Amino acid sequence: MDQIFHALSHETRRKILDLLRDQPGQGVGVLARSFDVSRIAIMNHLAVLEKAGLVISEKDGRSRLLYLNLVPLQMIHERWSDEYGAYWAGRVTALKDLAERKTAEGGEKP
Amino acid sequence: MDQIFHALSHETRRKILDLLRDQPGQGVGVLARSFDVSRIAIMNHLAVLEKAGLVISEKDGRSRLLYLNLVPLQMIHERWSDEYGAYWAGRVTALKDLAERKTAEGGEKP
DNA sequence: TATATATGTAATTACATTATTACATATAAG
DNA sequence: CTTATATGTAATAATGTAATTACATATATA
Repeated sequence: MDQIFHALSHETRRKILDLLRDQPGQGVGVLARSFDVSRIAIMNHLAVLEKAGLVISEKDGRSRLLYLNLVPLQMIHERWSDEYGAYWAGRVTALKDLAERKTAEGGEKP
Repeated sequence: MDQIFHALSHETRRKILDLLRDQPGQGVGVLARSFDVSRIAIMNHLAVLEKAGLVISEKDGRSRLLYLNLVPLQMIHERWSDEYGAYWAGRVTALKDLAERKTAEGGEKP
């Protein structure tokens, strides 16, 4: 769980997931050319994503083909539906009040 | 986005969200007693959660009352439904094959 | 007012993350 | 076989995280 959220907490890694969704089976080098950091940096990000199970790779000759794996995201998505779904319907209005009071702060001490 | 996922990437912070869901309006000290790290550590975690918008707080006398705010989670939940919903239905079977091949690895070089 | 309670701030420390450059290995093509 | 291509590994530096202890501020209550 830590690993999944940590993997998602970096813009570059989320962009990698997007690119692999749109064009599955890219190699490491090709993918890296979509960014302006080094290939090694991208490889480190890929290692983080693979440990989190969000990316799967397959060796093909001298290339390593990369694929997005959405199963961990599905898991979280479903879990949130279960754990917070009811709560979202009910509680949110009460909290919205507080949130709005907070947002409106900044001109109330005359 | 980075902030939200980073906030969620620590077990202690996820547990704080759970506790605030189950018992909203707790003060910092009371909350901290549910953990075996220092109150200061919990305050740091709370700062991370507040920056991410996942926790809202309200001063009440000498206490600071804490509330869970699920709006950021809802946002992500809905965004995933939009961006990956169709993909989940279609692509997953193809990727499951690769994932299963990967999982089955570890006894195939005789 | 004095005191206990609740929260906030500062300084410090250990460790993790993110990126870099330089070098090493593996494979395809000429 | 030699060369170019694709990926992998090592060492290193800058920055960020997570935790601690010690001290400071604010507020309720005896």
